[in-house]
Amino acid sequence: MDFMGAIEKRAKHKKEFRREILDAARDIFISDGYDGFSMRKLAGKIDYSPTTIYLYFKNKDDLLFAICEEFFEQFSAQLNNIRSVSQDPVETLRQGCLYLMNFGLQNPNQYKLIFFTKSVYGSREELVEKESMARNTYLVFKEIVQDCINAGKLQEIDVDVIVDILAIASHGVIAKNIYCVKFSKERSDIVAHTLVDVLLRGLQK
Amino acid sequence: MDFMGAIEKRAKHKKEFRREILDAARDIFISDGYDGFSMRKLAGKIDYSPTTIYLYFKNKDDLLFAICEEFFEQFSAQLNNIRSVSQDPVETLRQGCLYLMNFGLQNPNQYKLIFFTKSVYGSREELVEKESMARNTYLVFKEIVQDCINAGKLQEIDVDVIVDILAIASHGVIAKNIYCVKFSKERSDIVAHTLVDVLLRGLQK
DNA sequence: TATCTATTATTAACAATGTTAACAATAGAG
DNA sequence: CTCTATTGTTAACATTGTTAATAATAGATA
Repeated sequence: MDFMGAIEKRAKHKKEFRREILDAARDIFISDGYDGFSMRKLAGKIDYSPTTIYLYFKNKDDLLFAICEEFFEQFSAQLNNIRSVSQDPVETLRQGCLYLMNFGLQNPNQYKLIFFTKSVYGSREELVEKESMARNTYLVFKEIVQDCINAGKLQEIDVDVIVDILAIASHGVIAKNIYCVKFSKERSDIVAHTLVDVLLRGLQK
Repeated sequence: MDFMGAIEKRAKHKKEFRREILDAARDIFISDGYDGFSMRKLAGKIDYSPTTIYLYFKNKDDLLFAICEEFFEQFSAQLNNIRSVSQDPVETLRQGCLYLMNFGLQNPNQYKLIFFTKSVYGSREELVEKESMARNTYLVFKEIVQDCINAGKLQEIDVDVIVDILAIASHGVIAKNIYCVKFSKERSDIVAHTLVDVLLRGLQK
């Protein structure tokens, strides 16, 4: 691609092109993971030079952050949906945990990026401090736990500790699935369900 | 360092030098983590050229693998020790879980390398299939769980599922600590203890 | 209409990475 | 004394993320 080629590319509007880059980046990211992703590969896919991307995103992390935020949007919406539908708070919590796990199992690369890479969310102060869809999702989850406490269903443990425990456990299942090649989908499901059962059994009065 | 300089370095024996590289590598690794580690940095520290390292280790992963194995040696020994001392099997299991968590919290970089990086243990077929200290440690942990089952203390759940659940949960606590900057030592301890309590409460009959 | 400026693209380059190829020089075996 | 294996080295390659310098157009302004 030379300067003559660039002339034909001038028509696109900023927002549309940003969208296009994002979509291409997500495709690469989903199929090749964090390690397989590179700015040059992305540039090749959208048929632009690598530096062009820097006109639309500050750097690699900024781009990956945008991708993750879109996933959290989806996640947060679904979590809210679960909460509004269900009646029994403990059952809602169970559903929420299972959905969290399932979400991670379905989107390992994004989950990996979000939780197992400091560069994107970690380096940005702290997930909880910065306004983000990731933070929103966390807060919705916390509300679900608080509902259970308000209903007098759980042992008297600090709500934040309970949230951590449940998130951490879900976390672990997904990590196991990501990093253990031989951990099958069926196996993951069994372990996920059993783990949630054990946790809720241990948490309830 | 030129060829003349190399002459003075010829005296060292293979094994000793391998040891020396390993120690230097571990130092860098502990202080700078996986991302901060590089073959060139290591070469600079031991005052040899980068290529020399390749005479003693196949590649970067091979070197990091060796470091991790040494940590597991330590870990496995301590786990065996806990098992031989304690009488009550459930209490042994509790100690084992807490030790696992504590080990991870104390050695975040190694833990990260072992469990959150496919390149070292993951790419080597599978941790469970290959003979390694990591595998030994796993087996000791499994025996502790089996002791509890044999004593009739736990619900009737497959031993491998229980092992996974406990390992996964411990895993999660450590991951949280590694990737959340604001997750303090005190907080980690509270969550770790509460999590183990909840799990054992949920697992027992 | 002519010109100036901001935008959008490019190429070239830098520094860092893991790793390999080619080469040098010694130690020890025959 | 000579040959060979061992143990080093330098130079180079192909990546990576990112920045600097530059070109060319679109749109605003005179």
